[in-house]
This record gives sequence, structure tokens and C-alpha cells, in this order.
Amino acid sequence: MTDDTDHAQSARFAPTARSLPIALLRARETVMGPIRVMLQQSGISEQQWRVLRVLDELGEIEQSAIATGACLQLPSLTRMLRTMEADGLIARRTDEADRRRTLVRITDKGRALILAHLPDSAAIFSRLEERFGARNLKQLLDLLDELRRIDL
Amino acid sequence: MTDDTDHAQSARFAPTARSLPIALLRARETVMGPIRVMLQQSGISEQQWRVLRVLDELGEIEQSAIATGACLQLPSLTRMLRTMEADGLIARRTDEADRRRTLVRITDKGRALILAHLPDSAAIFSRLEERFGARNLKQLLDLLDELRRIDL
DNA sequence: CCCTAATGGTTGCTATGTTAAGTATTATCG
DNA sequence: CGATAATACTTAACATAGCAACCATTAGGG
Repeated sequence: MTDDTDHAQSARFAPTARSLPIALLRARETVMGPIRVMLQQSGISEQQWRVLRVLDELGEIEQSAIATGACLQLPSLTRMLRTMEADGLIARRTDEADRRRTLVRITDKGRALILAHLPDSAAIFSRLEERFGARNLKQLLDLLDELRRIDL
Repeated sequence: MTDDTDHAQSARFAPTARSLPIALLRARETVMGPIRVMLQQSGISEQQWRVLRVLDELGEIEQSAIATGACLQLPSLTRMLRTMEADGLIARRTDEADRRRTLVRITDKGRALILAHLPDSAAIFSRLEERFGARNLKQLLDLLDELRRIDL
């Protein structure tokens, strides 16, 4: 007998709760719950929200930089920016110094959308801080940031 | 002037590196890199991989339980299981006690597939442990597990 | 300079994400 | 017992994910 459970688990993968990719995903599901509720109010997707946040943070940048910052693939971004531009949330222009590049920036309308969610966002954050603990939260963010920089 | 940068960031969102959802996503991208390479060898998707891992861990379970464990939506799962069943990786049967439920289990072929990746998987894990630190890794997993249980 | 390679995006295709509506089965309550 | 609600999926429709192929532009080496 190689196993003491009733379903014959294969020899020796770590339990999924100790699998980093799965653990990251599950934790994220918890955190995203209230944020999804918030975003539904304005009919914007989670991905579009990330794009706006990154643009707000970094200013006018090229698409590759958005892709990196918002964890999106360039093909997805190409399609999303098309609709976001049509919705007036962002603006695009060709970089004249290097005509391969497209520079993207957030518009006032896009900025207004973000700002409209600031109170809700702050409320979610403080509830998280309260229930998870400020110390835990800081520690987690530090670890995640360190992990992100690792070269595998 | 409300800001000291050159691109007029909106008043007061935390930098995206300190946004938990984004930080979780970025960290996950780092970790998934080598795993994606591994999975490409067998032509299986990341999601199918999670399903197999969960089934291997939990035995024969209903689809809702897979959805929860693998962080998938039921509609996605419905479609995925159809192809996975056709590929012989999983098997389904109706629960006779409650005919609404479908019970799913991993097949020998499915089990063989994940076992085939055990060495690679272990190598990735140990490289991660080496570069990120065993202590950091444990601490991170503990924090993530605690976060997952929080009710927001 | 010119040819070739590299870079930045786009397009096409298939799979999955996400919401809403639909179906079959079971549970609940009057 | 019967109407209704709840549960466990399934289907449909559209957006995004992920890979590969392609295009335009720029960089580099002979």
C-alpha cells in the first residue's frame, strides 16, 4: 500500500494547498471577490481596470510596458485598447521617434472612472487590512514583490 | 500641484506593486514561467493540469468541487471535461443517489500524465526553493493559505 | 548602403473566462 | 401531495488568454 487515503492519490505531489501557483490563484480569488462587485458597477472588466491603474501610475507608455505592468498578453491588449479607445478611456498615438511603437495614455474620462472607485477601493483595502492584519499584509506584499523579481 | 511626478498620477491609489491583486498576479507570472514550459511538452493546458492535480488529490468528486479546488468556473469546466474525457484523462458518471450531480475521477492515463511530470515539477520546486528561500516559501504559503480563508 | 535580424504590434485560431439564461433533478413548505 | 424554490449542471454569447504567423519599422553587421 503506497497511500493511506481512500482514493489512491498518486505518489507524491505536494497537496495543492502547498502548490505555489494554485495557492496564489486561490488567495487571489478571495481578494478579487469584493473588487469584482465594485467593478460591475461601472461595467469595466478586471483587465481594463488593471490597464487604467498602470497607465495612471506610469503615464504615457508603450503597449509592451502596459502588458508587462498589467500582466496581459500583447494580443489581448491590442484588442482591449481598441474598445477602450472607442469608449474614450485611453488615447493612442504613434511614437514619431520610433514608428513601431504606440504610446498610450489615460484620458480624463479614464482618470475620472478610476477616481470614482477610490472610496470603494479604500474601503475594501481597509477591510482586508482589518481581517488579515496590517502586519500580515505588509509581509505578504514584500514576499510577493521579492518572488516577482526572482529569475527562474 | 497635487503631484510631483511628470505624468499627473491620480490622487492616491497605492502603487500597483502594493496592490494585492496585481502583486499576486505578477508573482504568479514568475512562478508559472517554467511550469508553462513543462506543460507544453505534453500539450496540456494550465487549467487541465489543475483539474488533474485536484482530482488526484481528492479522488472522485463532483464538478462543483473541482471548480472550487481548481479555481475554475463551472461553464469552463463543462467544456474542458468534455475534451478531457474524450482524451481519456478523466471519466464521468452520474451520481445515482442524486442524479443532478456528475462524479468525476482521474483515469490511469490521466494519472500517468501527471506522474510523467513529477520529476520536472520537483526540479522546478527545488529551484524555486533555492532561489527564493525555503523559509520565505513556507512563510508565503502560510500567508496565502490564511488569506484564502478570510471572509471579505 | 544593403541585407538580415531584431523589435513592436497586429491578426487568426482555438481554449478558457464570465455572465445570463435554460434544463433536469431534488428539496421544501403549505 | 403538489406547487415552488433550490441545486447542479449545461448552453449561449461575448471578452480575454495563449500561441503562432505575419507586417511594418528599426538596428546591426558586412
